[in-house]
Amino acid sequence: MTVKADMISMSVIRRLPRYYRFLYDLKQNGVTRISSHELAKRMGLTASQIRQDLNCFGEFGQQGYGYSVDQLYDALYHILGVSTPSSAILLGAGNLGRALVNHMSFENKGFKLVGVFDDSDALVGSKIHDITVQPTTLLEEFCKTHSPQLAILCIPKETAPGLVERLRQCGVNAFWNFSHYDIALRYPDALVENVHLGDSLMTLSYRLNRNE
Amino acid sequence: MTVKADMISMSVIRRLPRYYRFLYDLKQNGVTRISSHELAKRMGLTASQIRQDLNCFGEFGQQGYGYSVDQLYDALYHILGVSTPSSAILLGAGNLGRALVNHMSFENKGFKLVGVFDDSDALVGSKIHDITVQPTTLLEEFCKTHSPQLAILCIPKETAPGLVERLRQCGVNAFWNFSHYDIALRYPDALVENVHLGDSLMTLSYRLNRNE
DNA sequence: TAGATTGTTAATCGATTAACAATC
DNA sequence: TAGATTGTTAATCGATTAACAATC
Repeated sequence: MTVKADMISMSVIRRLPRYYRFLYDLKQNGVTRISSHELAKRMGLTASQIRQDLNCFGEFGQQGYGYSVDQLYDALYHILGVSTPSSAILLGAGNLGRALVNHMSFENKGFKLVGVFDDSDALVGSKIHDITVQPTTLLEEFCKTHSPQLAILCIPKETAPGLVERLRQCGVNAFWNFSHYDIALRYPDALVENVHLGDSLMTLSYRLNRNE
Repeated sequence: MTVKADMISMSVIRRLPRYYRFLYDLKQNGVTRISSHELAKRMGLTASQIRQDLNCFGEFGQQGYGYSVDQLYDALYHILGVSTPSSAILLGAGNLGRALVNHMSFENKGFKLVGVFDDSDALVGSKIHDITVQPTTLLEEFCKTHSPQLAILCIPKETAPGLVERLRQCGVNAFWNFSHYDIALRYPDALVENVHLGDSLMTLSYRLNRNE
């Protein structure tokens, strides 16, 4: 893959997985080529935006023809890093943590889950998706051996600051953060993706109330 | 609360729950007044943005003093609709659906969960958070009685189109959508909040690979 | 070839930041 | 009162859309 610009805006990056999903569906439906105009219609975007977005990463289309679905899908597969999985660990194996692991395929998203940590006696020793839950005391030891690149944080806000500091010491720099602890404020260089489910739900509450 | 503009941009709306959380923390810590400058420092925003955002909804500050934490928190409590809960139903009581219900407080986010639906024999009849799981065949009957305002979709993509159409027929217009079915494309007037956990994770895969 | 569609530059639109008079 | 900080207008920045020459 050819990358043209060094700095791609988050607005563009956030659209990539959706392109990837739509192209997968097109492939499944036997569509082999598609124009930016047709893809735009199907995705509810403008053709301009699609061409601008894709051209951040290379020239995938052909004048007069459009884009090869297979080729574009494959390009995104590499761009999104699905072809080179990073290792991830889960911190906190409560309801949410377990649901995440059971619910989705990490492999298809560029990650491999290699460890699960929790301090609850009820959970330590149990298996989640073939991985045995370990006590958090073993975190440093585990990281020395496995060097995980991502930490998935499904822990309470209070536990987070101490744990994130330990993870940083272990060389973990990327966080999929479901807690309300604001990692980016304390570690500006960390790669952080916050998932604030409560905030997301509240925007619906706002809009429901505002609409009436 | 005084609303100045009719149309508030989603950029602003998405910041409101975070303001609400930070103000809650300030309250807990006994802080009674705060300037836009100080709040900006704590949240990693600019003071300008905070004042612009808040002024979409009214004039909550006082020149020379700043904002009363209590008063501003209370304003957001009303603006976000926490004071007037809407009723919600959960469709799909699998791993993710159950985790959501057990993990978070709907009441604190402006909703009350009134029904849970699933078609799995193993789940129908079981209780989730004091609510008995019903088969989806009872959806229409239930909606006639309870008129839920929000549907939480924790169902596979394939099941979604039929179910969303039925929900619309039942008068449900707001969706907290964890499925990959694109509701907004088919129903442009619906209130939709998508939570695409896989997409969110993939942005981290992209950034991890790009960073090296 | 002619029609279609790209890649890319220019124009527009919207969101963020800066500046400052008003005022507590 | 003087200092601080707001609400708001103006300036800037970034993202989206439109336009079009290049070309398959």
